[in-house]
Amino acid sequence: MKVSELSKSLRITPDTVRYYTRIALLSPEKDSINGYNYYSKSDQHRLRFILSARQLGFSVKEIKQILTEADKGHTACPLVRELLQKRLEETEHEFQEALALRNRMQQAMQDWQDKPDKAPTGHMICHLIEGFSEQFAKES
Amino acid sequence: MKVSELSKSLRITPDTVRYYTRIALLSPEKDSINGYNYYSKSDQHRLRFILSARQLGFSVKEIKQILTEADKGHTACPLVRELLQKRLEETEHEFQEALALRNRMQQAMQDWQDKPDKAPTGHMICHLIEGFSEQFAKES
DNA sequence: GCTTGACCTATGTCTAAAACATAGGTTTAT
DNA sequence: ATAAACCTATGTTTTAGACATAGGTCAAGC
Repeated sequence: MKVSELSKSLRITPDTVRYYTRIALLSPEKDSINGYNYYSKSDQHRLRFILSARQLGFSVKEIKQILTEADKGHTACPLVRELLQKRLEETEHEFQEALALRNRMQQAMQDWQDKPDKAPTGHMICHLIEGFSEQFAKES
Repeated sequence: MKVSELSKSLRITPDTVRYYTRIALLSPEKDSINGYNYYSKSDQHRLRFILSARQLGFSVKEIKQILTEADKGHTACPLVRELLQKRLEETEHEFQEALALRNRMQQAMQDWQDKPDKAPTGHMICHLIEGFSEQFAKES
């Protein structure tokens, strides 16, 4: 299977397949005549695995670790559990940040509805932002 | 005020101040003898503005636009409103993604509690990930 | 047989927002 | 005088690809 076929079959771009190939997550057979990469069923399965792991928040580097372990014939499960736990903590944190940011933004949107536009002065660049941030500082 | 003083006063790293200086968001006076950068009260105020805008999710590039507008003496408010609206939509999207990812991860954590570790086989790299992703595909 | 379009390759660059490293100059205190 | 603590500019690193470049290849139609 050539790169486009493979990428179409999993709904990703050829660039992604090439990227994974470049960093040796995939090792297609290389035609010695024309240099084309041919991906086997097994490569396809491996790529599907990579995409599943990405969906669970694993970084490409972590996936590389996991695949390296599995390639040695060892179980990757303990590593996978450990990585997921660590990742989940980080994701929880990022999620909380995203939530807080969204709330700040929404509140700013509302607060600004009744406020006029103003030209900058020596001690004010944009009163919307500066006003919001003052008020926000008081609240928190 | 030298870089360390300024950075300490706003609880950021000197590197951040240097970065903003490098990209010309800040324009301290430069001592022609020793090359040191001296930041005025006005620079401090400007930096505080930058940090407030960052808190509201604006990118450094957007902040540059805003400051450029204000530096010309024009009101930056319409631009700020427009940028916030656009950003909020993006942030809302990212928030939803973060939420969904967190939920997927949490569910995986739970599902895996009762599952054993397994060695890889020809058609299975890590049954935890592959099992979860199969199940997930059915659900959605 | 030749051209054209659609494919393929490898390689390098770009993105964000700093953090970190490097090599060197300066200031301050002892 | 020297050492600690500062300062400078510049380049590199991080992520996960996307995009660009320059070039080779393959299939179809003429």
